Amino acid sequence: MTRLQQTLRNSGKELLINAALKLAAKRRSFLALGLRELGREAGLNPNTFYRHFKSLDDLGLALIERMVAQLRGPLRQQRIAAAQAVIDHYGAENVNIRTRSGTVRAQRVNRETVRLFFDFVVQNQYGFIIGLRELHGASAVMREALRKAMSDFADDMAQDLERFQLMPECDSLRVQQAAMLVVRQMFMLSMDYIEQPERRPSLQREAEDMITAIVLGYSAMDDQIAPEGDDSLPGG
Amino acid sequence: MTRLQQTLRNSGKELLINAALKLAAKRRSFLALGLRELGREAGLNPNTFYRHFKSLDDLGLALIERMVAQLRGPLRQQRIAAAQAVIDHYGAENVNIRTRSGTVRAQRVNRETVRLFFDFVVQNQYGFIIGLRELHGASAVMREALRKAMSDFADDMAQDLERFQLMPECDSLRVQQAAMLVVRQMFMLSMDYIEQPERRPSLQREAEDMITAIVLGYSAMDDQIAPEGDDSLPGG
DNA sequence: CCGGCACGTATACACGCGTATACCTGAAAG
DNA sequence: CTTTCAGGTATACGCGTGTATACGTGCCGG
Repeated sequence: MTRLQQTLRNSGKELLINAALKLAAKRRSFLALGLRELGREAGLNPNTFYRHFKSLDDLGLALIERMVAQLRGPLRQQRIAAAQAVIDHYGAENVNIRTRSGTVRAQRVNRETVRLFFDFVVQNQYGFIIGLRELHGASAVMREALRKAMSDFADDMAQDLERFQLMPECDSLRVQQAAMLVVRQMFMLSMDYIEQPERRPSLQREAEDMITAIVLGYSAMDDQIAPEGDDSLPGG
Repeated sequence: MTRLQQTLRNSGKELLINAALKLAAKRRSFLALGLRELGREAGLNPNTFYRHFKSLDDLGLALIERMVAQLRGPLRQQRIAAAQAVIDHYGAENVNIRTRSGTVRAQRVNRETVRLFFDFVVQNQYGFIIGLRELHGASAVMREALRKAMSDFADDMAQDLERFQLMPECDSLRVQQAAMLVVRQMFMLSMDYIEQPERRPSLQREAEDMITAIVLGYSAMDDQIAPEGDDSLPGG
């Protein structure tokens, strides 16, 4: 096998990453992966691992970066495209999610983004199983990387929420909180989506509704209570 | 040491559970715990494990049941007591969370329940670290048990939301969804609460707001969109 | 053409592991 | 008083592990 062919498809690095994907998803924690086990699955000598990675954490980081690189861009493009399509069709008035039309518009956009996300999930099942596991796993390095990744996704969403003015009454902290909540929940739902194929259609709808409810909820709240601890009971 | 004393405080079973708590929280996955490692930590012979548990899953279940038994009752009592106190003080009108006074009342109740929950979290840090880890871990048995536990907490909350009529416009499915969302999110937040002591006051507030926002959001949503896919855009 | 080097291999060692088997002890039941 | 048995111990075996050391091989810059 020539060097070029190796680089293109079967590089040892790629083989090891794929082996780790397969093994870590089915077995225990990432850090508990055996180098020999890994080498076996990859069809390589155990020691070859060290030619490519310094540690299991190192491999884990590569895995996360690879998935974020694949998902982040397209997800955002999809959201912006869907939002733009809705605006092009119905005009830019009443986009505030607290108006009836704003809610329906949001639902439309959600449908597209949720679909794209879940499609990606089923095509990267192992990655999501591992990601969710390691989000609270033993490897501090992977935990941190995954938090960062989720935070990035949330930043994207928050930016778009502000750009398209869905939550005009809220300051950016609230928008950020809402986005973070959505992202976290979508990641958790991805596990259900993988494990329970028969519930997928209803999960799709539940996810759409959840996003709308969260944005709506945070949006409405700041209207009703003061941003810092207000102890008066205006209605009672 | 007599048999009675053993049963009361230092029973081998208890020693093993505590050892598992300490080790599984710091190390890798629960299933990756070594029986020897465990025996060492508990000050017992490795084989003694089998006198009490059939498998690591078995031990894990014992752990979960123990925590649920400690938390579920008090948490619910606290919520009901706080809700009752608010009603006693301000009357039972305008409890709907979509009214201004309803929101403020909800915030008051949230403050108490969130505080109780987080107090329990800091007093059972190991348990929560393990629980969160195993929620997406390799042990199907523990995953299932943890899901069931969260679902039970959500059921409690949903029942109370209905009893106190905070979401009168919503059908029970929606109430259940909102409660589940809250519970899941509270569990995730517990990790932050443990790991970042300096953020605890702000996490307390964020959690209160999150609960209010979610209940409010789901409550408001059903008013704005039809329960099944409505494709019309009334406002646009 | 040749030296370095990236990638992969082979062998070996010491260690911790799960578990099987047998044994001890003290409480309680008859 | 004797039997039973749950709880705890001791020893031993075979295995998979991480890693250290040394070796092979084909690509590429000089």
